[in-house]
Amino acid sequence: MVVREPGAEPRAAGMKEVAAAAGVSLGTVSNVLNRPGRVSPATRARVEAAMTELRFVRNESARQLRAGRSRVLAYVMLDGSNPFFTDVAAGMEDAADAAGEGDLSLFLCNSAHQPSREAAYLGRLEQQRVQGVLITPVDPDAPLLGEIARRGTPVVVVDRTPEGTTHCSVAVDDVYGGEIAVRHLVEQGHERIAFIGNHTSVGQVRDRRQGALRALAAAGLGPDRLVDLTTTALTVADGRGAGERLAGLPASVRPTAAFCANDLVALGLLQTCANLRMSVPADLAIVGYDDIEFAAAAAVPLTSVRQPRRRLGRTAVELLLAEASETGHEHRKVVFTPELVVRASTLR
Amino acid sequence: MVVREPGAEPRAAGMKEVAAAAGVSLGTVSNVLNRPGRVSPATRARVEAAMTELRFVRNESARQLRAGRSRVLAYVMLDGSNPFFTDVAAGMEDAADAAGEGDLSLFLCNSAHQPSREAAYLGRLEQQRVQGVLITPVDPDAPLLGEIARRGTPVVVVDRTPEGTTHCSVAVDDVYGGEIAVRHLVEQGHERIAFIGNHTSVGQVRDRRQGALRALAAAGLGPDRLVDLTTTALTVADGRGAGERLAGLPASVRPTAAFCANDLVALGLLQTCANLRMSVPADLAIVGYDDIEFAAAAAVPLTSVRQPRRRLGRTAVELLLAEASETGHEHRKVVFTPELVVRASTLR
DNA sequence: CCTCCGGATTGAAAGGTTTCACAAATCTGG
DNA sequence: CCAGATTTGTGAAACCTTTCAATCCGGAGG
Repeated sequence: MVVREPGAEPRAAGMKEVAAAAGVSLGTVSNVLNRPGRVSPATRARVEAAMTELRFVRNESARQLRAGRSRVLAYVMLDGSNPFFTDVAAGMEDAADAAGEGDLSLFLCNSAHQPSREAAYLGRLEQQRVQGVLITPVDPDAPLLGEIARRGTPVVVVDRTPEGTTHCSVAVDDVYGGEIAVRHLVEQGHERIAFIGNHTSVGQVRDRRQGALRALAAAGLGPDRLVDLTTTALTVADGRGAGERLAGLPASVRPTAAFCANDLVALGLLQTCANLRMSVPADLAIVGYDDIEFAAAAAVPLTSVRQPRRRLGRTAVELLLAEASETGHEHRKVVFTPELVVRASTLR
Repeated sequence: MVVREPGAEPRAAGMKEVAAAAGVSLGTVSNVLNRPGRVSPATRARVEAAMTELRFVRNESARQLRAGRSRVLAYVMLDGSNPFFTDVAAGMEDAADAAGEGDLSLFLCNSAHQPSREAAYLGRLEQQRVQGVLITPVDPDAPLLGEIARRGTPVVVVDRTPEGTTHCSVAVDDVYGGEIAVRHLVEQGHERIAFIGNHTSVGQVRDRRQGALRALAAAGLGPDRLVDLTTTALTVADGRGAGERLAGLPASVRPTAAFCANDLVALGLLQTCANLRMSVPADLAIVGYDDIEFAAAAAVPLTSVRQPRRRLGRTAVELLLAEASETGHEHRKVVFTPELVVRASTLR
C-alpha cells in the first residue's frame, strides 16, 4: 500500500527506490528491465510489483547517457501542410515501427521552408544524439548537413539529390516525371503547353521542366512550344494567379494544356477554370504532379505524376538504419521512377 | 590545428576535452555555456575557440539528466494527413518559438488513429521526461492520459473536451458550429437538410449534429428535417459514397442541402455532384466543417465552419507552459467559438 | 566432507553535464 | 597599505541508468 504524506510531493521513483521497496539491489532491477531471463521468477515478480506500486517510469535521459545514442529518428520536413510530405512521413513511420521492434520512435519536425528553423531543429537533434536525421532540406547543398554527417549523426536526404557524398539520399526521377507528363499531353494532340511553376529556384521543378522539353523534342516540337508561366511558390494561390494570366492570353498563343509543377498549383488552376467557365479538359487539359489525395478528389479528377511517397519514406528509414548499424558504410543515392496516373483532366 | 590520426575515429569531444584544450576547469566551460557573463572575455574566447576547434556538441541527455526535465514539447496528433491538424501544429510551433527563447523544441508524433501507436508514443514521451504533451487523443476519456498527468507530465488535450479534470484542454464549440451552419442553410430557404458524418462514434460529430438540430428547432422545423447519411469515417471517399446514396433518394425526400461533418467529406460529396451533373448550389447546397485550405480551393468554393486552428495550437502551448511553470496550477478548459465562412457552395 | 559449477545477485564504476559552496585574485575606498 | 567587496575560477557532488567483474549459494560429483 502506498502511504502518501499529505504535504509531500509524490517524488518520481527511480530504480533505487524500486530496489529498496523490493529488497534487492539496483543491479537486479536493471536486470529485470533489460535481461529478465537472468532473474529468478520470484524476485522478478517482486520487483515488477514494486515498479507498478511506485509508478516507476524509466528515465530515458539516463539510459541514453549511458548508451551514447538515443533510439529516436527524426524527419525534418520541408512543409508539414503539404500532403506529399505527410505521406512520406507515414511511410517512415511504417518502416520505423517494423524495424525498431517497438523501441524506435520517429519524431517529426516542420521547418516550414525556413532555413533558421531548419537549422535550429538540426542543432537540437544533434544535441539529442538521435540515431539519425531524415530531412527534406530547404537547400540540399547547404554545408550544415555535411557537417552533421561528418560529426557522426547519419543523415539521409529525402526527395532531393544533393551534390556531395557525405550522406545517402532517396529521390524520384523528376526529369522522367516531366517527360511522361508532357508526352501524354502530346499524345492527346496538344502542341502548345504551359509550364506552371517556379523553376528558377527549385532544382526539382527545373528537372520537371527539362523533362517536359525532352518530351517535346522527342515529338519533334521545339522548346518554343512550352509556354512558361512562372510563379513565386507552389501553392494553390499561385495556381489561381497563373490561371488568370493564362486565360488572359490571346487565343492564338494560348496553350491548350498545362503541366503544373505540383498538384496544389494544378488545383488552383482548376479552380480558376471553373470560375471562368473554361471546360477541363476541353478548353484546357491539366496535368499535376505528386498525385496527392486531393488530386483524385477534385471536381475534375486530376491527371498527375505519382511519386511513390510512402516507399520514399520507407526506403529513407531503411538507408538510415543501415548506415547507423553498418561499420563500413557506403553512401547510396536511390532514385525511384514516377508513374503517370491518367484521369479526367486530360481525357477528352 | 586539428591533428587527426589516420585510423583514429574523431571521437566526440565533451566538455572535459574542451576544458583541457582551453586550459581551464570543467566548471568554467559550463559557465561559458550557461552564464557567459560570469566568465572574463579572455577565457571565454579561449574556451569558445576550443569548442569550435574540437567540434563540441552539447550532450542533451546529460543536461536533461541533471535538469530533470527536457526542453521538448510534443504534439501527438490524431491524423497527420488531415490539414486541420497540421495547421494546429503550425500554431503550436509559433507559440513554442515565441515562448521558448530559442530553447524549446516541438516534436510531432502521428498516432494515425491507432490507439496502440498513441500509447507507444505517450510512453516514450513520458520516459523522455518531456516538458509536456499536447494531444488530440483517439479516445479523450482513456485512463492513460490521466495517469500520465498524475505522474507529473503536464497534458493538454487539443480539440476534444475530456470528462475528467486532470488536465487542461482547448477545443471549439461544436454545437454552436453545427448551429450556425444549419441556420445559414435554413436562411437560404432549405427545409430538408442532409447530415453526413459518423456521428455515432465521434463526440465531435455528435455535437455538430446536435447544433444542427437546434438550428432547425429554432426555425420551427422538426428533427425529421435532418436526413442522416451515416459514414464510417470522415474521408473524401466517405463523402463520395454518401453523395451517391443521396443522389439515389427519390426527389420527394431528397434534401436540398447537405451539412458535412468535415471538409474532406464535403469535397467528396462535391466531386460526386460534379460527376452526376448536379449543380452546386442550385441542386444541392453544401456546407463543410474546418475550412481547410482545400475548401476554398475547390471547384465550387465551399462554405465551411472555420475553427481558429492556429489559435487553438498557440493556446494549447500557452496552457501547457503555464502548467509546467506555475506551482499551484488550476486546470482550465478553453473553448473557442467557430465562425461561418460563406462561399459559393451555398449562395444561389 | 570437500570441491567445483552454474545460476542468481550484488557493488561499483562510468557516462557528460550542471550546480554550488568555496578559494583565489583583483579592485574599492579609506 | 588594509579591510572588505567583487569578480573569476575551481572541484566535487548529484542526476539515473547500464554494465561487468565479483560474490554468494545450493547442489552435484567425487
